[in-house]
Amino acid sequence: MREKSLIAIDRNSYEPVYAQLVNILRQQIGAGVFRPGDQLPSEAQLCQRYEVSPMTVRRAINILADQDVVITAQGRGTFVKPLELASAAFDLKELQDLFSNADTQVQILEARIGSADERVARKLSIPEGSRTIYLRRQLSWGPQPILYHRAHLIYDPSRPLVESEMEVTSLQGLFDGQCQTGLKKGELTIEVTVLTEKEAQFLQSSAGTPAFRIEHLFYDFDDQPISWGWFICPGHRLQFTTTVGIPD
Amino acid sequence: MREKSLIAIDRNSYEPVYAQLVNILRQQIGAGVFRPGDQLPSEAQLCQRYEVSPMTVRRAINILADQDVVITAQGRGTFVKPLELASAAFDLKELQDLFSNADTQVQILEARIGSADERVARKLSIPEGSRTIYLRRQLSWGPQPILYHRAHLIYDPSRPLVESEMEVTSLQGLFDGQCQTGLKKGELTIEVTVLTEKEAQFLQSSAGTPAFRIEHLFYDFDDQPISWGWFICPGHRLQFTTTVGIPD
DNA sequence: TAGTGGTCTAGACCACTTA
DNA sequence: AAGTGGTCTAGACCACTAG
Repeated sequence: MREKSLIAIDRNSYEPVYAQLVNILRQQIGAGVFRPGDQLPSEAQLCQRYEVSPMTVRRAINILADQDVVITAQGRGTFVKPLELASAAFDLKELQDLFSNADTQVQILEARIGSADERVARKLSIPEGSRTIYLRRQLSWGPQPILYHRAHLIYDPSRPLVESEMEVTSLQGLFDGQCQTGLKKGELTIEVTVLTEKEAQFLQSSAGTPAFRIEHLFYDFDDQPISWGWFICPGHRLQFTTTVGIPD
Repeated sequence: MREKSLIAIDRNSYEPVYAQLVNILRQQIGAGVFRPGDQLPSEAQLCQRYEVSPMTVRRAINILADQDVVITAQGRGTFVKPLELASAAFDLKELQDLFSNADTQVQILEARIGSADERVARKLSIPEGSRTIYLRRQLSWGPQPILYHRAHLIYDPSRPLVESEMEVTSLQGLFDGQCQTGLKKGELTIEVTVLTEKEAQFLQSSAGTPAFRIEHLFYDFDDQPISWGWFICPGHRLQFTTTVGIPD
């Protein structure tokens, strides 16, 4: 009996069987053997053809489904998913790369205790006039400032988090998750804006320059807002890229 | 023998066992029972405590690991992952919502055959002077234009894709994956810019307004670039949001 | 050496779709 | 009724880490 394909699972490979199967199917879809909308062989057929157990086939297909490469429909089959622009996702790894660069340094421009105005009080769910810490930081690449950060933190001496947030290094820790442990979740928004006069001054740029504005609101494990602020980064220093569909 | 927790798996629930276990562990992590950096009970312990098989525990933990909630280390254990800003990802669902809205309509402003200049030829990997289709479209919400799209397509009568790309509806199909089937992958970039005079005119806005610029380059299944273009959207009409850490 | 996660099996039973 | 994917079992063996 002839196999349809010469490709087979290498039982001696360091690459797990399920991963090999993911790659085989991915490659076939990428090569156009299976086109968007086409039905993949059933799990039982894949078990036979590649001589693996149902659970292993299952695992491979689940991974492809997670990656939006295929879509499964109970009782009908597994189908190749067409490229979907809306599923494109941009992450902040590009920003993290700035921090891991040896030439970048974080600098605190201002750190003072103040009281919450109406806007800050609303964002942090605290009474107006409560004590807060106002923080301004700047991230530079050599002599060139590239990121400007402002944040309002709840001032509560009983919470050690505040101290650690003020550490110069904590800004990096926020990105790579190395330092802090007191944050439960954060809500992020990315917007476009143009630099104000003041922002332009700090970033050694000119007012009216287009820039990303990344707003953040962090919560602790009691679901209390604890830190509200935003990053400003001129657009010509930053862009986010991603791929959608079947990458090589 | 006393159980540490009263929470148990409901075998009669419509919710699968592995999903229940994901939620239980998620909830405990969110409530601070396990803090970032803490080690989770071992898989064997979880099997005992919740009376499920190893594979089911495994599945639940894999899901949490996929979601960046925990991190597993062979030979050491499973640990709660601290919040990591860099893992935040913004998707284009907000844009898709524009299309699914009944009040939005797509309008072709221009569609003509031209020849590729140096820049277009380079992007599409074709000889300078090759025939291309230049397309300008506009997406409006009622009387209000909100998105301006320009694209250069390779003109090749033997490829039916071109026709379908010109369909008014295909712009929506691009986002939700309903229409097209000939695209293998797309490379996307998101940048900030300010509206030019001409763009401002089409978008009934003023020059200098900050805007998102989403550039796209699509490839067919022969890995040939097939379409290069970009969307312009004034910033005050669009923002991208996401959550990082343990959402509620 | 003991404990951990990582992989894999060879089925079972169920829910769903289509004819 | 036949075929599909969805869930789950009760182990097995392996690779890795730590004391």
